[in-house]
Amino acid sequence: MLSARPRWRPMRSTYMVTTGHDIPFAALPADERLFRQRHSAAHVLAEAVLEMFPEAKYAIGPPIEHGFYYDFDLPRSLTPDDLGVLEARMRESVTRDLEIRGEQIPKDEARRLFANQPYKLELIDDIEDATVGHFTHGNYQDLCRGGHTETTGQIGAFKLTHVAGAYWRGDEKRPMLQRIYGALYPTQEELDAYLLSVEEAEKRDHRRLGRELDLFHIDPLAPGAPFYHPNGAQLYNGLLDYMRGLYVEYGYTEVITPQIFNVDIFKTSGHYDHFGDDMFMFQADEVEMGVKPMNCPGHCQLFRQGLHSYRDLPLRLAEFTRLHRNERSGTLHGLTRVRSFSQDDSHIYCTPEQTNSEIQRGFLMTRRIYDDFGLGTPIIRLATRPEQFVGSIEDWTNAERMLGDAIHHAGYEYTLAPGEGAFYAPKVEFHFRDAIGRSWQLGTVQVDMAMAHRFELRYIGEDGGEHVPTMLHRAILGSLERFLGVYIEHTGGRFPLWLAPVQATVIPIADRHNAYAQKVQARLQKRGLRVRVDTSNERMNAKIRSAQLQRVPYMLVVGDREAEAGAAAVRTRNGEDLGALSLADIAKRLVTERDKRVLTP
RNA sequence: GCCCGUGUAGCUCAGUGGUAGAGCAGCUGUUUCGUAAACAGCAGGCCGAGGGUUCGAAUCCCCCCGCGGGCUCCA
Repeated sequence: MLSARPRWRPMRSTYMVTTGHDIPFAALPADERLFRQRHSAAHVLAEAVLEMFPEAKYAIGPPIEHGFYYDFDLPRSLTPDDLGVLEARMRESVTRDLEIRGEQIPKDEARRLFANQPYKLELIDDIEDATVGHFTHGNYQDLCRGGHTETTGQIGAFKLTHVAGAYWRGDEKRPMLQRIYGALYPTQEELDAYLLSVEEAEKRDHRRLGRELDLFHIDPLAPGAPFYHPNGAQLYNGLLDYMRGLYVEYGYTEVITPQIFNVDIFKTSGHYDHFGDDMFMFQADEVEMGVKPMNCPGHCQLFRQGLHSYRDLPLRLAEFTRLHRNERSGTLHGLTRVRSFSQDDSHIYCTPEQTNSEIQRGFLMTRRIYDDFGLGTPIIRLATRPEQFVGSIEDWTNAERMLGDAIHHAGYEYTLAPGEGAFYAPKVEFHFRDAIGRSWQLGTVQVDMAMAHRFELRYIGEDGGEHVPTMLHRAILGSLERFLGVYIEHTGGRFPLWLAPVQATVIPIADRHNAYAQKVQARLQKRGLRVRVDTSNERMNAKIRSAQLQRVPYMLVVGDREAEAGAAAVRTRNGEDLGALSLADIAKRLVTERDKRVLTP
């Protein structure tokens, strides 16, 4: 249920791409102009690279979100210095303002023109039309579908950002090429704003905040498996407490199943065949054992115990125990891509008649959770039957329709993700857009027609006969690790009070106020609030700064006046000064804010 | 896993063949202060691990390990 980080998405042209310039560049809509600028910039980059390495082989170079890239097969590795040289060369082409011309040519002619370019030849072979697009500017030529600016002078403001490896056609069995990425916007101001936003994003990187706020670390001795420090464990347990509260309300029941199984169970579930490469497996007493990568097999095995009446359904089993997947080392990334994690996982066993309302319930719960965390409206995708699937097409179509209807019934729109379902079930994916505009997948709901059959699950129906239950898989936060990582970045570490590891810091002005500060702390701790006292030998200003940097929601400053009055001067981390309030009022304010799960002080 | 980059004090980083450095954090002392950084002193390192070249290696080479950027986009 984990999904990768958002990638550099390709841009799509909304226009019929043409080799000519029927519509003047300036008359095109803004998004089409940007598409063409980025596309042409890729050509200008390739021109510069071919000039630097006449023997270079060039592959593909599309426009993407924020810019463009181009892939090359080069005689040596590129260095960051090369980027500066290439960029300067590109600017020459811009200054020369060369006309970009395109035409359709027969494939044979294209094969002749690109005789020394194996990647282009392969592309030509794969094109079904009789002719292919051929674009030129100056001495540069490229095989290209089109969608370009009229001249190289129109490509806008750009900057080459980095070099990365990329397999030819994304296939790890094929050659590794060098990909050069560039950022491009119509104006220098927009480019600068984008580059600045990248810097801003780095400041809220959860790996950085994880260290600064002392939340967690990932040790070289356990790659991909977080150590939660006290502050991080507080957050993690805060999520569990929250979900357990909802489970009471929504009729779930929590179970705990083993971490390690005889692999027979994964052969039954299909994970051994479909997921085995991602699992940790080992021998114990000559038996092959596997560490669970998901909870579904265990829950099915649990369901097999005893007989179930239709009266017991729906049975909503929830579990938070840890899961392990042997992700490839190169894909690990902070908390968002890990090998050891847990989910707010649940499997719901119900009758076919109950399926729709159970899906609805999942939507309601999702909505509630998104509201409580301030995640906005869920963005929904429906992922349908992949090429490799189990079960009947009829079941699949049914399940897909059921999910689509449920989404509409819940009042949401969705986009289709054809072929992206799991091998056993179509899935609804819940995404959210964070504070700086990035989209992340969190939870999913899946209607599974296969697993119950594989485990031969049965319940006794009203008719006295045996029936196979429908099985729903659902997680809303998804992986707790991933959720924490995303939420840290979304909030920039400014957690709502109910989640904040430290909810208030008491700041004595001079050390003669320490004793009173501790009284304030004790008073609030009695109300279940997490309060610290800063007794360090620092000036008040330094203590405030320190609490601010830790994103503590409330600072309670106490000096002579407050000690005298039985009060504290309240400052929020937003910099608001609420003046002196009585301890009773402060306790009331914080407890209310906690219980109502207010997002910000 | 693969390509490229990178690893020096808890953190951020200087140091490119000749005696390991700075700021912040830490510790100790002085100061007792009214809403985002008081002052002084002290301590802190197998320069990621292993091997090699060299009179001499943080620095050059090899090999591991970790970390970072990428690797489903189809001209």
